Amino acid sequence: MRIDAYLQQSPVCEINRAFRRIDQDLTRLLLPTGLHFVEALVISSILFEEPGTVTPSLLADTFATTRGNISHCIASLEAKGLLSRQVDAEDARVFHLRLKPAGRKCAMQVVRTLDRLQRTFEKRIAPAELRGAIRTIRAVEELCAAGQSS
Amino acid sequence: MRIDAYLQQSPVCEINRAFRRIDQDLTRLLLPTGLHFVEALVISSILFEEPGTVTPSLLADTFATTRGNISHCIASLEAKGLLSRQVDAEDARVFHLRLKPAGRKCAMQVVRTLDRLQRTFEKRIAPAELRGAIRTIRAVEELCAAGQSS
DNA sequence: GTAGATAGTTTAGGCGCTCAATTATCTTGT
DNA sequence: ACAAGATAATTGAGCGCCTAAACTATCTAC
Repeated sequence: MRIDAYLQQSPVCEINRAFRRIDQDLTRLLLPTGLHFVEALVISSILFEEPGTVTPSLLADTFATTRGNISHCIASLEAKGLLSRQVDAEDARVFHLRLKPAGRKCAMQVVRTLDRLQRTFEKRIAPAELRGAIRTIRAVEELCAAGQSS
Repeated sequence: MRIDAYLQQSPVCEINRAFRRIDQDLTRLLLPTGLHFVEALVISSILFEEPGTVTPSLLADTFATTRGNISHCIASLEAKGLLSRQVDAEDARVFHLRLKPAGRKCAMQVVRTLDRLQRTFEKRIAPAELRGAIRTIRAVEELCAAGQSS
């Protein structure tokens, strides 16, 4: 059997391969913003939130990663002068993240880039089809996670 | 806007997040085989091919990666005693990869693991739906790649 | 007030990737 | 026939994101 045939019969292989390529392409697409992919997600998330409501823990939950990773990411964004920390008035363990002007500008560039990409999707792929595919992939994700316990 | 809402409206974010989680789950699922994910793909690909027809370049093309990565991967598999190299009779630059007995056993374990996972998919997701989703994700992949040039 | 939970940081290490330099071999043009 | 270029594979440095665990600081509850 050809390797290609083997790949096509195995959904996880196909999905993994597609995602690795998408990841690489997104990284290249975001190069002009000077941000890595996760940094871009973080900073544009803050842009969309009510100012002063975003905490590292919230970001870690949202992006299904650890506080450790988010901590590195925030440190990098802070070193670039894109955001600032602000200690919570009620709980001194908690930080709120705020975009600096440069950070807001950068986040808007990220959003524009992602929106432009999404518009090219919409030209070629019916929105319902894309939503359905994402829903299916989410189901796959859940089944993979469930497969851990068995 | 809530971060969750922002994520749900952005397909690339959703896809990326799902991919990362699937990747982590697969890595854990393959832990008993003693192989990393790409190693598992490589070794099970060789299992499905006609013996003595698989070259590093073919693998690199199939998995959309570079010969460099495949080279590291093969070196690791060889160090584990799972496969052997055989110089091509007609072109001394080319190696053919052959599974050793331990490698065949290991590859079969990988295939069984992936098949078991796939069977849980089939129980919950209609095959046509899964195929359709993968086709859509491939379209997304191609649009991302095309977006590089513009 | 002490014990435990929680928010966040830090460190060590791993995988898969890119990119570039290198060696060996084949192929092509003159 | 021989030099020049293409190709197969290896190697090494470095990066992004990840895990896992140890750590500090703060809050909460008995």
